[in-house]
Amino acid sequence: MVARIFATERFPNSVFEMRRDVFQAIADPTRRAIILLVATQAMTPNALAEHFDSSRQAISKHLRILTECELVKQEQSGRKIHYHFNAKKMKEVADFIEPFRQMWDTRFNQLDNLLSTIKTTKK
Amino acid sequence: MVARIFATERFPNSVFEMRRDVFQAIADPTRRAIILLVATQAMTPNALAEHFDSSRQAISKHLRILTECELVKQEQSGRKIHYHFNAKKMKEVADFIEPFRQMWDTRFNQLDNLLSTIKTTKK
DNA sequence: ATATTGAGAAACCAAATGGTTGCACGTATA
DNA sequence: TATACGTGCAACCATTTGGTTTCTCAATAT
Repeated sequence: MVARIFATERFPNSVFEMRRDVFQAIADPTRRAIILLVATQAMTPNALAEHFDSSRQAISKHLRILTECELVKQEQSGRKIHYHFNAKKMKEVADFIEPFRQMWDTRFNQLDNLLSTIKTTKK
Repeated sequence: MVARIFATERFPNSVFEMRRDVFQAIADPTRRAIILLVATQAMTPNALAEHFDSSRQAISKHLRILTECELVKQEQSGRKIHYHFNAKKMKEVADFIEPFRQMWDTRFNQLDNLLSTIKTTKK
């Protein structure tokens, strides 16, 4: 549905490369696990698949999605493809979350406590 | 499928309240918009629905998902229900992202530049 | 030169998703 | 008391998702 925006009747799919959303990409637990693995060390699809129950092709599909939203980049060497993590793209998620940080951050809670203590003392 | 873990044959759905995943919840752009609205000010479903094209019931379903994963909390007053944001749950996402922060943070890139400058100078 | 290997593409499938409309029900209001 | 309002739920539907199996193809190994 997000992809629909980029597709037209003449180019239903292939040309306007379906751009994925980072949020949609990290929604899947397998993909998050892949990200964690790849962030530590660039890996091939085969190597990655060994860490999961599902087939290599299934992992390949996850990698496609991660590549489309640029959370991961390919580096070809011979017939092998090493996937490595692209941290910059993760910043998009961080940017969304950042405004909420102060709402849960303990430092702010401590500030609240401090303020109420002052209040009480003054009273 | 994540929910499947919590469901059994005897209790296919209702009893084992389908616990949603925060990541899955923020995957949808409408839900992210709802979060942003609700974070500023607690709102009722009707009030929220005015900000979107889709029906009130559709928004209600989104609110159900957000409630199930505790990103949002209900506060009933008469026949109205005010939904307000629960920042703590968002921390789960922040915790996932945090390890990657240093990889995109410009301060670290600057450090990299500095280090390579030193290297060059020494040479 | 031939066999094997790494990897993506295609076709298919069951389940999940996001939307709709219609309905039920408790709470406010005339 | 009767009516309008605010909300959630159920049933339905089209599309998307995540998985599988089979196939192709280029790169390596024998």
